[in-house]
Amino acid sequence: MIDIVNASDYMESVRSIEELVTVYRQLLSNLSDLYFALGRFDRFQKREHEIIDVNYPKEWVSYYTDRKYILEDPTVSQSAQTQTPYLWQEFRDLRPSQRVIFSDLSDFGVQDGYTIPLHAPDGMTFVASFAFRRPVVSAADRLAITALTTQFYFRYKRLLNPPSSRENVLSEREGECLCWAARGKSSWETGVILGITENTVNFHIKNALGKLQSNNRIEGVVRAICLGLISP
Amino acid sequence: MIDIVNASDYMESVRSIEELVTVYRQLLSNLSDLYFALGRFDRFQKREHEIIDVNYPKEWVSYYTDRKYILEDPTVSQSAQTQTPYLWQEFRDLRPSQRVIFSDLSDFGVQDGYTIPLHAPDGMTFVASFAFRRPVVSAADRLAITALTTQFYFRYKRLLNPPSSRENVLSEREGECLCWAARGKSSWETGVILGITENTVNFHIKNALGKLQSNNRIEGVVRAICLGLISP
DNA sequence: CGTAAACCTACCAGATCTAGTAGCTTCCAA
DNA sequence: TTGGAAGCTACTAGATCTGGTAGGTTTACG
Repeated sequence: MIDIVNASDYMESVRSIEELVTVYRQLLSNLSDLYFALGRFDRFQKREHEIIDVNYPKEWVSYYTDRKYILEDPTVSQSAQTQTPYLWQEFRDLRPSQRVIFSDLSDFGVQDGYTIPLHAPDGMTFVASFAFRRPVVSAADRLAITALTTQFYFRYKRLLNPPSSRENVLSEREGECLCWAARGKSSWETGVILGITENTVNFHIKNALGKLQSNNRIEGVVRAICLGLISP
Repeated sequence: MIDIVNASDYMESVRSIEELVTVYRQLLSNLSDLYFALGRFDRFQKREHEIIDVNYPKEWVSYYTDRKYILEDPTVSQSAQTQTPYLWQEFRDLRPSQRVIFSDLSDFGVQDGYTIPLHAPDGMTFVASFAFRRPVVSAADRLAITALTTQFYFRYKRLLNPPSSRENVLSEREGECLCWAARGKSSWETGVILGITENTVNFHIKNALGKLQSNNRIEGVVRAICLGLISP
């Protein structure tokens, strides 16, 4: 069993992502018969996804890669939409091409799995998947993994985007106006919210669009979100 | 001290939000000298925010409400942008109107606080704030609270939106039109790309906006991206 | 002190989007 | 086979946004 509070404390103290991953891997090694895979997706970034750490057997990883299973894997596609952890046995209406993945996995001894998707407001989705080579997974193990993994996520996110590092290309007003636009407000509504005229809101948004090299506010809002300048 | 795994298991078993809140409140009562407030913000909903549970003294709650502190409270405004838990002592550059809240709080014995913001991809932000009436908060307590609260959040979210409820499926054309809009194309340009008239593009986008419950295409695009229905 | 840069405020004409309406096709179940 | 639901195509009037112009304030610097 893992002492979650101690483990979390240990993870809090690390200074780099590499170190964090090492600590996490070591903590999980206390649980037997467990494969894990940590990855992330950045909806608004050029580089669409990144694998953070995996302890699946090499054969499975290359098998998975060769067959391009990532394109069909329901733990990947589901995680974009699912907002809470789920067991793989909860999957319904899988396509045949998706069932194949699980039947292949069972050849590697995997009997069930658990996935934790975590969504950041800047468009990053963090996905942690756990495959169990045992018939029954105790609630205790599942909950320990969840606690450990959310703690990992919080630390990972802080290391990735230090709270201070944020060069504001946009001026305060520009950011505000764009932010309200992203939330569906018209210029007139934003004007009321900010206590300025509709015309002035239009002026600020126009300047923001110039800085973001965007042709209209839709593109500008999407780009500003990409760059982490505003969150919707 | 709280046994997190047992506590989480206990929370998993509840059948309603009321029950969940009761259990959570009871679990937290093991920690002394602690005030908490749980709330949520729904960026894309009509009803913009809801208080889930609070155990602050009645006097403070009415004081806070009367003075409309929620409009200035940095634990509220910060949580929209911060993606990981933070201690109140980390606040920098507070406005005088915000400092007042903390100095008022200290009259109630509060010495430091801790806030956990959790963001769901559907626009909900869940905020849990904890105010401590003691000078030093142990890392153990903080981490236990974090583990407990994320577990609460997962259960809360599942009870709120059962996994099955999802009919936000855009038709093929709707998805295409919205996607080109997200890339900065006007209706006319999209029409040329798809080989249909500008009018038809407008029609599809209008229907997509209806399905996404959005007032204009900016909000619709942001929302569709957040829901993983399109990618820019 | 003067002045330039970076903001913020405001207005307007022409382009674009929103919301309502309508005909046509496909598909499925009564 | 008939009726209805869902989707695609298209049009129009009124609301909103885009891009140009202009003056005022603050800050930093020679």
